Amino acid sequence: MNRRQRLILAGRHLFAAKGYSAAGVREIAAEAGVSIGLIRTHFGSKAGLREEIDRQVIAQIEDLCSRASEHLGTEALDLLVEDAVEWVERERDALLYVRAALMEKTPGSQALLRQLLEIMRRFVALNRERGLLQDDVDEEWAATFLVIDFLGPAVLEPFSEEEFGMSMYHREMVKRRSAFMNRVVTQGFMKS
Amino acid sequence: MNRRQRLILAGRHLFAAKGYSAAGVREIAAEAGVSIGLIRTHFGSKAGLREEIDRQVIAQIEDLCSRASEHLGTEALDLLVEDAVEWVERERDALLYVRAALMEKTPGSQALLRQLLEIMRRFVALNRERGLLQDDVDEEWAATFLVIDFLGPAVLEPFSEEEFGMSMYHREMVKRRSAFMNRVVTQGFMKS
DNA sequence: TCGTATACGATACGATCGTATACAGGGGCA
DNA sequence: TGCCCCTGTATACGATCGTATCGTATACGA
Repeated sequence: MNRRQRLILAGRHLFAAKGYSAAGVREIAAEAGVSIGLIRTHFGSKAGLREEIDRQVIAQIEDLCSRASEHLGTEALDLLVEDAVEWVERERDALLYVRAALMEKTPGSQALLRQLLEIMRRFVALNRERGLLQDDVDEEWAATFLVIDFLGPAVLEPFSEEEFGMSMYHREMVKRRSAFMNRVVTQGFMKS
Repeated sequence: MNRRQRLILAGRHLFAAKGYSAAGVREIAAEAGVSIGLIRTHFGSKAGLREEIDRQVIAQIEDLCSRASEHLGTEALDLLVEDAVEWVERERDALLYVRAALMEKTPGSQALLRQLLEIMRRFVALNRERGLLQDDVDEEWAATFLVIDFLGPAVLEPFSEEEFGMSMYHREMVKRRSAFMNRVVTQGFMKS
């Protein structure tokens, strides 16, 4: 892997772990195994590095989004969910970067959130078209709900080990959680 | 208000708005209208100031929690929700501070999250005792779900104006949201 | 009224921040 | 071979960070 990409991955990791302000350029360069000057050479500045990271992460999510749109059959929904779960497992750093990026309002983080909303709006619309949506559902809030639900575990992840005894993305955790969420979206958990 | 408390409020506001690392002690002192030295005098250090803010915010949430426990009648649930909504409206800065605090793992932020979980566990247990819970509900995940749902709007708040045209805590937004959430917890929004 | 502790402000200090500059190797092309 | 751009490193620079120090004002008990 070339040094430019090494810098991007190191930056993504450190921004995700400590936040943009707390992660220094020297630390990033050290983790990437290159010298500080390269950040300026390739990205102009620390902010430029963040913008490039934003671009790559947004591209990943866009990819996730467009792949689901390609399959316009009955299996589109399952594919979308499957893709998303697989992506979270494979690119945990990217997800944790999204978490960190949303902590401060930048053009990049706004775009990230918009992408997520777009995916979820599409998901809700697909469900409606397939007749899987209940009547009179506030679709905009349904999409927002799904975004919150997608980001929630990432937000809690750093505390998960101490609070629940395991990672939010541990297999058992994912299983319990998806069982609960399946129940919630189809029938809720409280009597009316 | 004495200068010590002014520093606490200014710190809470700036930590919430820009994050702990990005908010400087000079900036905090300026917003409080005092000199930098006072932070050291009263709290020892910037980290000490954060700890004091954590203590105060945790105390607020504890207060919220214990007030609900006092009313052990049928109206306990409504009172808890009412109190929480009123608190969010009155102390928006505190809520946004919780949001920011959860971005980095410190003893204070861990305690904050634990408090929130405790409130929600109690809420779920109260519902069960009153027979309002459906059968075979995973109560631990229900509480976690409620925490995520409580924090979600705070996480999205900085982007809300641009994405939805108004604040997450605008009256109309709150109304639509609580209508949707009521529906979700009692019957979901998708057919099974 | 005096002594002392506390509250507070101004400023200095060392470290670290992000950025700028100077320079070294290494292919591609005339 | 000579020139040049590109990638890369090492180091210097100015700003700003959190913290420490010192001087002064104010309040309070003897």
